[in-house]
Amino acid sequence: MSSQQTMTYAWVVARTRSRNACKTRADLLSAARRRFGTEGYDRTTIRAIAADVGVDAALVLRYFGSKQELFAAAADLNLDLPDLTAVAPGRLAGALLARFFAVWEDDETFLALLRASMTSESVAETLRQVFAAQVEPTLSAVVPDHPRERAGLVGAFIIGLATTRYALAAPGLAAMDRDQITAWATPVVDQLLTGPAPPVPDSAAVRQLPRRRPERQRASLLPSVP
Amino acid sequence: MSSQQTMTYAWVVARTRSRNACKTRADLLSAARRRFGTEGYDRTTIRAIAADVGVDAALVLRYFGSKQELFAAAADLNLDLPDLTAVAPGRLAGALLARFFAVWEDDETFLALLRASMTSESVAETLRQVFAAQVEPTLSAVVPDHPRERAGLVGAFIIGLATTRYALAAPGLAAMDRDQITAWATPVVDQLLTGPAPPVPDSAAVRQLPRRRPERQRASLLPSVP
DNA sequence: AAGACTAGTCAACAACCGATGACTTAGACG
DNA sequence: CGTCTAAGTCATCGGTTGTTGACTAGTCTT
Repeated sequence: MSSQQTMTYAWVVARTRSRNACKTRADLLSAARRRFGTEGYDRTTIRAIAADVGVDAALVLRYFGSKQELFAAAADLNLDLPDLTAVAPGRLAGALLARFFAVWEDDETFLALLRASMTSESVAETLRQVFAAQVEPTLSAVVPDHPRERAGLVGAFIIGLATTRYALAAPGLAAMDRDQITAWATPVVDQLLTGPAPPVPDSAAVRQLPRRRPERQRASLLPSVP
Repeated sequence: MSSQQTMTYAWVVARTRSRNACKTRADLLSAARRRFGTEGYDRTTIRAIAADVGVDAALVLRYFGSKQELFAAAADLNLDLPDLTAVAPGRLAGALLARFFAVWEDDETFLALLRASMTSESVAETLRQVFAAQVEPTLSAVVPDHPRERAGLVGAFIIGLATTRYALAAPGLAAMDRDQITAWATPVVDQLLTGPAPPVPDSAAVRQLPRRRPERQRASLLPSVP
């Protein structure tokens, strides 16, 4: 793969700033974020991260203890959302989206967390805590009612944008630039934050009437030729 | 893990419907969907799938050739979206959301595809083709303008709902039921589908004037392919 | 009932990965 | 210059996984 590049890089660096533990540690964290962000948790190997920086794999474990601890150190996410109570009501969505674009594109911390959360329950829990500790309070402060529902929907939309654009690289979203996406997403976020709540019963009162039919048995009993 | 349970299951079944290749194959596909959908591609092992059904791991490879081919067979997704041109304009979002909820909850095909697409470029390509072949045409047929943008945004919202509710199990979305989520999501989808397009320049014509800051040379990787 | 076909099993290989502990060497200090 | 500490390396282990080929045993046909 890129063994030659890695070797050269390691050689140059080795002569340039050899034996600098602090820098090496920071480089390892950066390389780990890049690997975890692009390949996910399982496909990322300690050996690959070490090779990116040009050190031995054993050193990585010596610094961070284990792969999980390395990931926890690399995926420590701080959204640093603005205080929306100090923002003009008409610019709520714009401020939010601008901050999220920065989080997404500054480094690969968010992407690493997002990718890993799809296959690891513990990482998913980490992401849920990020949401509960940073997103929910920020949004609840500027919302007229139903804070849990509104925050959840806005969070889903934000996660959807990130997933579709950065992880999935779907052509629709990947082809648009920041300003276009912001323009389209702003009214959506505005509506979810401050628009009227939908006329829906919160309990199971009306959930009885138009129940759908069996929805066709998708048991897939017809395999193709073996 | 559940070796005893599995053994018992295999024993009972072995006496009940032994040597039924068609049924065994279907069971393997079902177990594969469940495993891939809950644990992702990498954490799912051939041995675990085989143990779920109660057969030897070698048989799985004998039927499907390789792990990748097994996944391809298990994650063959057909959204079966309704023809929206035959739906009353006021019920577009409702019809769409109802169908997507069915896709999400009927079986784990979609979840398997979604989880695996986060860490596999080839699976991501598969999901992009599903979108391009099934979602985009369906939405473009009922949209007044900007079909690519509107379809992309609706797709992002849909993916966000699925990710947040089923893969991430975020408390906000997981606590709401189908009808509540549908009620909140309907105006959003309606607005994205048929609402007014935002006043934004489509090309690089006006993108010059209010140029932001130097953008922090963190070139990053937007749509990259490893 | 005998053979043939095929569903299913068994054992093992080769590769890879995370982790461990002993070893080596660079560089600061006296 | 010698030494000591920390940075970094090396060899290796134990475990897992995908994959393979040879083998066993039901079931159907004639």
